[in-house]
Amino acid sequence: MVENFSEWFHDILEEANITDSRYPIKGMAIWMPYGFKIRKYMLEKIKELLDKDHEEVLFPLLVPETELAKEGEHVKGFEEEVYWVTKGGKNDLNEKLALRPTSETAIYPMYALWIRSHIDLPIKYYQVVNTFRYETKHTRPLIRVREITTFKEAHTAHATKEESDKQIEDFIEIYKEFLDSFGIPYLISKRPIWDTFPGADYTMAFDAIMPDGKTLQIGTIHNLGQTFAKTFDITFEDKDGEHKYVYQTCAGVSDRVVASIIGIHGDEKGLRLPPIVSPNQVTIIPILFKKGKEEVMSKCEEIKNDLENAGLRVNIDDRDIRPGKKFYDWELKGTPLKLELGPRDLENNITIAMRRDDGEKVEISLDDNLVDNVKDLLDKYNENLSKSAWDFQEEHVKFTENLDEVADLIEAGNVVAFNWCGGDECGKQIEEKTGYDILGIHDDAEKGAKCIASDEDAKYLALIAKTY
RNA sequence: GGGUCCGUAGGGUAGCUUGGUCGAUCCUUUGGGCUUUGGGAGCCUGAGACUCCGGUUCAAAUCCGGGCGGACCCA
Repeated sequence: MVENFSEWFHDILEEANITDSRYPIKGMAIWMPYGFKIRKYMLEKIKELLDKDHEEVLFPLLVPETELAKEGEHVKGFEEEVYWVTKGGKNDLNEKLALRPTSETAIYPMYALWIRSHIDLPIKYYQVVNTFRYETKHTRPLIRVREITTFKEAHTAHATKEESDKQIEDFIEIYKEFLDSFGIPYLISKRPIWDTFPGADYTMAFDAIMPDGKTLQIGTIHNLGQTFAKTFDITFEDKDGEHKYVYQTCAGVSDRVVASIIGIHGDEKGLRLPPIVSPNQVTIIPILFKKGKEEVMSKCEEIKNDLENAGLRVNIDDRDIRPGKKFYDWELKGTPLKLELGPRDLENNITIAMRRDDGEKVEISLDDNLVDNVKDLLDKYNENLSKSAWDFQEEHVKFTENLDEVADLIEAGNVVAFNWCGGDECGKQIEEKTGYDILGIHDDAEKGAKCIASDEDAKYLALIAKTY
């Protein structure tokens, strides 16, 4: 494990050409080419999953103050961190315009116009946009930013409560598949009432445990009930001719998914990227001497073509530097598989493959099975990456029945599971006493279990942790 | 929300306490050349910095105030 995660994370972002945080505005950074590619492949995956029954749209960045202010709870949740546009050139605007902190209040007035009949439902739109939040706590690249550059937000409206509840389940399945594709482990919980999305009935969240033991919220799903429907007057005429309010949900993931991929899989040598998001899945490193240069290079090209024809992303590092330097570079950048090819290998008709996860070198014959062998190694690499990440999570969720033990367990880098009665007052007290945040309800409690803090019977198995 | 600390080439640093010797140290990075190439090579020769604004002073990287940026702690 990485010793000082915070420092490691900060350094790797720049060393591996992910982001540059030196842009002179706090909490805003540049996506550099290598990081941008990782982000692109991450987005392709979520879009692929959503496009099965959602449609992508794009709303304007600016939200009029009157709309943003309509939903009381919602405004309260965001008013401290909204950026405002107040001028057009030298003139004051007659209405302040907010840079969206999230898009409910931009989208729902339009839903009110679009939805007339039950035939229009359900409506399932999503967009990928940047959102702005004036974070007052210290910012951290990709994790706590003032411009969330990659915010995938889905917004659905349904005729019945049952349908909207089903939609929550669907989102959970989609996010599971999404995160599974990167081998990112997650803890799913229902957020406590005081940590519910402003305006929502309840919030389901995906948290990942980072190497330092802090949890990172990487996905949220909100059941909005009819709150926003009533505020924005989103009604439809049902089969029976009655006008009814819709039931709504929304769900988001962001840049933080990239942060979790980097943080969770990385090691002291650098990144270890899941093949699905790795800009290069195979990197070929030619070992060149003056003699036999052309032969080696042309064989490398040939291998590259074969692998590319099989759908893999491949690069050849033909820089005029020593091979050792290239090995270190690509280990830093987390390319899953390196293929080393020199004159000696050419004679033996082999290439030496090295996996980024365990560093093991194996000889692969340069025959017709090359492509299959490479794919096989990538699959094994992918499985191992995922498995060790899930093992890490399992080892770092500790159950206790002793409230006094909670803080120590968390300090030692764990997330703590505990039995809880579910009472608000009780929950607040647990947070106060331990100094940490209840993530939420993870599961039902076992029969006969007692709440860790009150005398009540426990209803739930809940999670508490140090959070980002 | 309250507090502590920090800001010197692209990155990491020395110098700051006690202002002058700074024409600013070292490592890394980087341009050119030679030589090398199976795990970060070597040599030669170049390039590159005192966060910004104001103040004190004969003199500011160094002292003072503020802005911007960053790290951490507490609630």
